[in-house]
Parts: sequence; structure tokens; C-alpha cells
Amino acid sequence: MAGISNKCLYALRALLELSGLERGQARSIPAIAKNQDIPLKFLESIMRELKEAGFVSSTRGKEGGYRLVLNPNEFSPGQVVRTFQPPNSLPSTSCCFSQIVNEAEKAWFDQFDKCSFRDVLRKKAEQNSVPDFSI
Amino acid sequence: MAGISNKCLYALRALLELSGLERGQARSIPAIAKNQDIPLKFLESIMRELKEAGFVSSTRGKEGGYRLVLNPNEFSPGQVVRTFQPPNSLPSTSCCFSQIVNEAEKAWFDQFDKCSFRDVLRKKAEQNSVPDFSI
DNA sequence: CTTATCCCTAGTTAGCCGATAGGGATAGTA
DNA sequence: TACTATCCCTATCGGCTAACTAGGGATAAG
Repeated sequence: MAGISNKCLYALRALLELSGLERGQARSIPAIAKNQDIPLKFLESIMRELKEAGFVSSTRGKEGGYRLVLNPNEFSPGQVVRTFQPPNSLPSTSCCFSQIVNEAEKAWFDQFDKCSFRDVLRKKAEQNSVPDFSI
Repeated sequence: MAGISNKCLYALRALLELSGLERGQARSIPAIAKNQDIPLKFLESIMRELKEAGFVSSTRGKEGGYRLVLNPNEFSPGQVVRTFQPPNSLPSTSCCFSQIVNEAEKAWFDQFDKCSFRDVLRKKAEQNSVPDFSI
């Protein structure tokens, strides 16, 4: 199956970075692109889409950048995924499998609602603080 | 998100048709293509893949065709979907979202294991026998 | 007025999905 | 043997989309 697109993953990672900032603080595209290793121009277009969708706001000029509009506690990856990868609206020739297909799609999306950006951030922090004995 | 491919749906429908036959009975590609409205040559390649995967067997010549290897009761769409749309093996740069992505993928595939081909066949029969008052 | 930032429109490129072309091999039937 | 219905194989093609790039324009702060 197709899974999640690169673009959508970039969007999630950019938003996760913004989630780590203090409320109202902004971060520039070049900074995010560098930290997250995302192609600059591509990120530009993604951030604009995120703005249109209402997830972030922006200010131009020096010291400008993007900031999160929503509270990371009440903001789930699912909301983003649904905007960036809209459901397939089932193949026109609906057959005996379309119900299964629809349910599968729903199950897929639902996974992204199970935690907030804050949760992801917390988990990331835990991972980084735990020493790695795997080698 | 991407959802299921046409090819995979064709495969499912072809197998469903074979599921409706008596055990061991074969059906030809032209017949399946006509009944299911699937492009002939495309179906040909799909049936070959289904054979390689071990889902069907075939005989050539007159009165030949494809037949189901497995029992429709113990054969789920999931087994087919997994062969035709192999899991994405997560994007190489595993990030904090890869766990969620993997779980979403699993949830998607799992939906296709919830019933057997026999079940789908049964549901289809019910639908066709119930008169449609929706218009 | 300079610089750092966001904003916009339009490409380009590679890969894949869906489908097709054109035959070859094989198994029954007469 | 010849005929025909079937499966078997390889190669190819068009169109679409995802991913990314180019080249600037608008704006805000100092």
C-alpha cells in the first residue's frame, strides 16, 4: 500500500519542531529546513499550505517565521494527515469490496488521532534521554 | 492516502468469482474478464501473478482456465492484499512518527483479514436478493 | 535602503500505475 | 497431423503524480 507521503511527513516534522517552542514564538523556514533536513524550497511550499489550512501563522521580515496556532496538547497528527492526504473517496465502481476498503482507510486515519503533538514530543524526549545499549 | 490499487481490486474480484465455483472447477480469463469487466490483457498478467503467489492453479488448452487453490472459507482478502501491495517498509529516515505510521499501516491491512472470501460472497448474495427501495 | 524573511507562479524530473502489443507454449479434439 | 482454445511470456507505452527546483516579488525591521 501507499502509506504516508514524504510531504506529509515533512509537514508533521515541521509542526513537531514548532510544538517544541514556547507559545507564540516563531521559527524561520531556513532554520526548520536545516534542523529537520528538509529541502528548503519544498518546505516553503509546505509551510504555505499549513498556513492556508490554519495550522500555523507567519510574520515576514527580520525575526519573522512561522508559529503554531493551536495548542500542542489539543492538536493531533491526524488533523494534518487528513488535510495533506485526503481520503480516496472510494473508486467509482463500488463493488463488494468497497466497504472493506473504506473501513481500512478509516482505521488508517484513526491511528493518527491517538496522540497529540505534545505526546510525540514527550516520547521523543524520553528516547533521547535514555542511553542506547543496543550496540 | 493512497488506498488500494486498481490492480489489487481486480485481483480480489477475480478471486471472488473463482470462489463462487465448485471446488476444483476452472474458469477462463476471457470469461472472468467479461463478467468482472476487467481489461483482458491486464487480467492475464494479474492471473499469472496470482498463480506465482500460489493462490490459483491453471490448466491450458480447451476447457482450461484458473481455479482456486485454497478453500474460500480459509482464504481472506488480506492474504491477497499483502502480496499485491506489500507494506512500505517504513521510510529509511525513521523519525518519531515512524511508529505511528507503522501502526496505521498494520491497522489498514488488518481490516482485510476480518472476513473470508466465502463471507464476501455470502454478503453479495444477500444484497442481490434484497429488493432495492432506495429510489 | 538593506537585509531577512515570507509569498507566489511556474516549471522539471523520475517513477509508477494501468493498460496494450505481439507473439509462444501447451493441451485437448478430430 | 492439424486445429483451436487456452495459458504463458516479454516488452512497451501514455498519463499521472510526487518530489523537488527556479526565479523572482512583497513586506517588515533596523
